[in-house]
Amino acid sequence: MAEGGAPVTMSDVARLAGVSTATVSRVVNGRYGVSASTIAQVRSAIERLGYESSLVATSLRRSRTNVLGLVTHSFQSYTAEVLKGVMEALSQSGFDLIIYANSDLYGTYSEGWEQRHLTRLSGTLTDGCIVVTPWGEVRSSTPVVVIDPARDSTVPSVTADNLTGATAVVEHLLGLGHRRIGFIAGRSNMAAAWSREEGYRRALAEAGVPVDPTLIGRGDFNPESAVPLARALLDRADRPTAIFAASDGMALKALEVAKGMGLSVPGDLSVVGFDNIPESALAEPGLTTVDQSMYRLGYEAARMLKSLVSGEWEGPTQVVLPTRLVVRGSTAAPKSLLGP
Amino acid sequence: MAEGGAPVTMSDVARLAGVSTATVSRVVNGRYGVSASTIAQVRSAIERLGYESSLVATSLRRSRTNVLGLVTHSFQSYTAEVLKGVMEALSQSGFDLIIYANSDLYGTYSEGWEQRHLTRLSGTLTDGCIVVTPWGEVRSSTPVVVIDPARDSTVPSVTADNLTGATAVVEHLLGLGHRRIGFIAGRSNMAAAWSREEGYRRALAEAGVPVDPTLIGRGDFNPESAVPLARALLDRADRPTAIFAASDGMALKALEVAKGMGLSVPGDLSVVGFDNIPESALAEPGLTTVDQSMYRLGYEAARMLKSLVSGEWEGPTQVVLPTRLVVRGSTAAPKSLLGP
DNA sequence: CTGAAAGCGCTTACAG
DNA sequence: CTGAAAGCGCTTACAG
Repeated sequence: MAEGGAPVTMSDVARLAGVSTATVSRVVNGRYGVSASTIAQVRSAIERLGYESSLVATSLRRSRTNVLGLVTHSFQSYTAEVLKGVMEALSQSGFDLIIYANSDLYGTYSEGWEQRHLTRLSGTLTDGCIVVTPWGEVRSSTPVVVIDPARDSTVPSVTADNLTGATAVVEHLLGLGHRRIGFIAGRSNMAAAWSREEGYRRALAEAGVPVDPTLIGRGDFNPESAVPLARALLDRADRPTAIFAASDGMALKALEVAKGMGLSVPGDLSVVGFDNIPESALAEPGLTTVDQSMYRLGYEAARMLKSLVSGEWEGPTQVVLPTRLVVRGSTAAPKSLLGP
Repeated sequence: MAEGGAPVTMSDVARLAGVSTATVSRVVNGRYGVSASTIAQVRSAIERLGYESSLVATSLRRSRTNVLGLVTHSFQSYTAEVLKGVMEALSQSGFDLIIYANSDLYGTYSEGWEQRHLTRLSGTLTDGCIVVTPWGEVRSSTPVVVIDPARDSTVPSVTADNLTGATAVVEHLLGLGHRRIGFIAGRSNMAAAWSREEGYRRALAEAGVPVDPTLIGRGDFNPESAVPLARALLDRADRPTAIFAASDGMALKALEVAKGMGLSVPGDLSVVGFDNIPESALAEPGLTTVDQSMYRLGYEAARMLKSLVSGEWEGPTQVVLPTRLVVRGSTAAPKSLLGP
């Protein structure tokens, strides 16, 4: 029962039913103009052979497939949350979803990857695609919605209000009394990374705290990239009293590094992330972060794509969703304030 | 830059380069026997037009695609964890992954769904497929590995040691002093559901505690299905002092129901789940459960499928992975034992 | 109501 | 070294 030789094709059905493939196709697709008795014959042949039309052949021939695509380069918690939102939005919509994940580049960033796969899918398989955190601008012959676009991207997109979120983080830290706040930046070609850094800078500037460029580390959103950066910041004699990382993944690594160096969090160091992935709540101490509801990013992106494909989208195609500061145990007033 | 009209095809490239599509195909696929100058011409045409071969057309023509498929009916935490494992196993393997999710049935169970989509993919798109928690037995013309197979399934599969896990749960509860333990079962056609119930029965039997059939509710793994069942169990005058649900999703709902009825957990009622999804650790109180490492299920399934497709798998094709009891705050000795 | 034929975008023998 | 032709599994005008 496991392996069944060659797949059953429409020709097999046609032969068994004694009709042409054109007729089988008509029956399969419920077209008018087939006699009741022929329908019955074809149906029984289909049943007998366990025939299902090939997704590939069908989509090559048809213009509309009712399949939407999602292209991603990795599959971490972030993507998982996004997907839940996407599926919820597509529920009962008549659109199925195909997710294409490139295993060769798993977890690493490779320029142009998303464009390549987007094109390979858009040709005929999908009616439209969602692209998650692409490296650069994307183009396609079918509608696309980008989640977390590149800087200066002009395609339809959904993104969180990163500027406000990052500002809130720094204000929170300033409010606790921190003045030397390290920052671990994300991949700079992403709009999200830029906005988070900009929020950091603006909040400091508005509080009259000068920005110390040596307190800024250049990460790339890959958690591992934060390790040497955090270590460098914490090795300094004048180490910061707080570190704000542009993603939870990086913040969690910074937290690990701090612990490894014998620093207590939040006693010796406050740590803040961005994203609010599930792991943040589980960390010890819980990670203060900014919730950007990846679920909603996915939900809204899918909703927009659905309308775009159907040609009925109204309103702006660059959506910005609100963010929310989530204070947990990883932030507190710096020790120096508490006296010797 | 967003919408680019019709997709660029191989003919477009051929025309621009002044060669036949056969030659373009040779260049694209790095076949021998093309002159250096022709290669250069074709490459430049490809570059100029931004050509990418169509996944669909290529896979229709070729027998081997180097794409593996994964078919799932929903996209909850369970699936997300499985996927992380799958991607890790496929990393650097040369196989890409296509996930097919049917949005119309999202979250609900529909018989035969997985078979239909498995067949539609296997025709030509994928070299093999992983099917997650299918409703029944599956068959395919290409290799398949099932995660959490149906009862009596004979196809290659990966599943957790549900029997041992469930036994450990009940022994844990018995050890705390519980004697009236309610059980909320899963979808009975799944081997996992059957084993978990069997573990419940055996552990009770071995401890000499008679199984009370009225203490067993028939759920289907869908969290919502647990709500009326938990309510019924807790509404009784002789309500159980503990409830063991066959999945975390259902256990979490039971926990909610108990709280809603004014019962304290674990004071008035102990609750145990199965799976150890991330949400279990976040519940208040933390949910005692059985860890079945969905990540490893995915990892092992992908590893097996990879070998199966390459024709180099050795050893058994029905893999059972160990489980581990995780005790958290939702279980304690029943009040009655503590005296009035 | 039904079938023969063309064609979706590719790849692969087969000639030359 | 290169191209014309057949064909992967379907669908869709076009005839009849």
